[in-house]
Amino acid sequence: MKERKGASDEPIRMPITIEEGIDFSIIELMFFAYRDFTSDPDEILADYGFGRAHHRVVHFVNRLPGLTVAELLEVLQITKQSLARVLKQLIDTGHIVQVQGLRDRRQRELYPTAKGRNFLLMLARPQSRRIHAALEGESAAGRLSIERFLKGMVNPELRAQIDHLPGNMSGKDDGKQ
Amino acid sequence: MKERKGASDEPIRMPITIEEGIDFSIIELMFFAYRDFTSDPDEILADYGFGRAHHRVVHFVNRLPGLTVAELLEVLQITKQSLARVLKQLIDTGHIVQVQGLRDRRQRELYPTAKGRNFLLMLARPQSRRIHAALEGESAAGRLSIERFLKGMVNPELRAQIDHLPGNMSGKDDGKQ
DNA sequence: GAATTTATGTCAGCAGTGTTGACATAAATT
DNA sequence: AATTTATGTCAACACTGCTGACATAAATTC
Repeated sequence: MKERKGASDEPIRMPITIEEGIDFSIIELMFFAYRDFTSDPDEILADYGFGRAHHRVVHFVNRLPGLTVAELLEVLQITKQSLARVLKQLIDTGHIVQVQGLRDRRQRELYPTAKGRNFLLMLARPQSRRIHAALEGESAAGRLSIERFLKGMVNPELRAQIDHLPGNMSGKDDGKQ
Repeated sequence: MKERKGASDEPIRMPITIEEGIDFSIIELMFFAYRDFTSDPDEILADYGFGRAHHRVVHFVNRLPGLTVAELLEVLQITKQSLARVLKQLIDTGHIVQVQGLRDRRQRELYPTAKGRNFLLMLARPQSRRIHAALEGESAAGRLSIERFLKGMVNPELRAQIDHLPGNMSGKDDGKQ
């Protein structure tokens, strides 16, 4: 009763690599890339007493001005309560304003103020610098591959949503020549 | 006193697009891609009472068996206490074992058990499927562009760390022909 | 050999962001 | 008039990050 212990709690000393054809490299690259990608705005946000959730709200309100609360929940895929906290803070601090809907007066259309627009630019600038650096030297074809990949990682049902965001050169997912 | 209100809390109705050359498209693609990329394992983890942090620990212990607690903290860039909670649970549930270091008996080398290895495979399988789908139809050059991009998003100081992970075809970051 | 440093573990408390369920109001729809 | 819809709010909880403090054992230094 030394080797045979019944339970298989023996340490495995071999690294896992391409077991079953799994892309561990890309899995961890996604982790590292996203972590560092969000680290720049996170630092700025912390100075303002905000978090990553505030960035997302400011981002989409600037991208889709006039969207309603329900639409924002749909894009972010979070619950009403999760949004309520951060949205309230952004309204109280004058980054976002609510405008009663014209057709439907129950709706609250969300718009950025000048302050909210500038805030998003401050947050997005370091991310954009990082992206430019990562794309430096890439050919047009390479850039297309990268965008196609990122879009391919998104759940198919939601890709249409992405195509409807402004300035997206959309519909280019089916680059099957 | 209608247009001039002093405070600039007027709603801005224009979407932000390529303002100052900022890549809002890629910024939001990163958000959507990462969110959906993590959603598959998150669901599985929830069934086991675990969270995303457990996945990360199981991942790197399988990738770098025998790494010490300090090394794991270095890779994950979190604090001891953040790790302690999840690591304890993974040890208690028999996914990971600690082995006292040979050279330095203060060190705890971390190894996956068979259970821990199988658990990682279960978590990684749907992610790998998603990655394969997103890479489908990509040329070898396109795949290189994608990996180069993800690596380029990581803070330069940490890229060396990535190269030392197993099965990485590393050092290929400087593809300057 | 004694003092210090290092690797790890643990306790207590806090913050940010996600969750659920319940309930309230006003406006639109039936 | 009754119901549904869009929004807001309250309470409570989970996960994962953080800080600061303190304890132990082993290695290192003086």
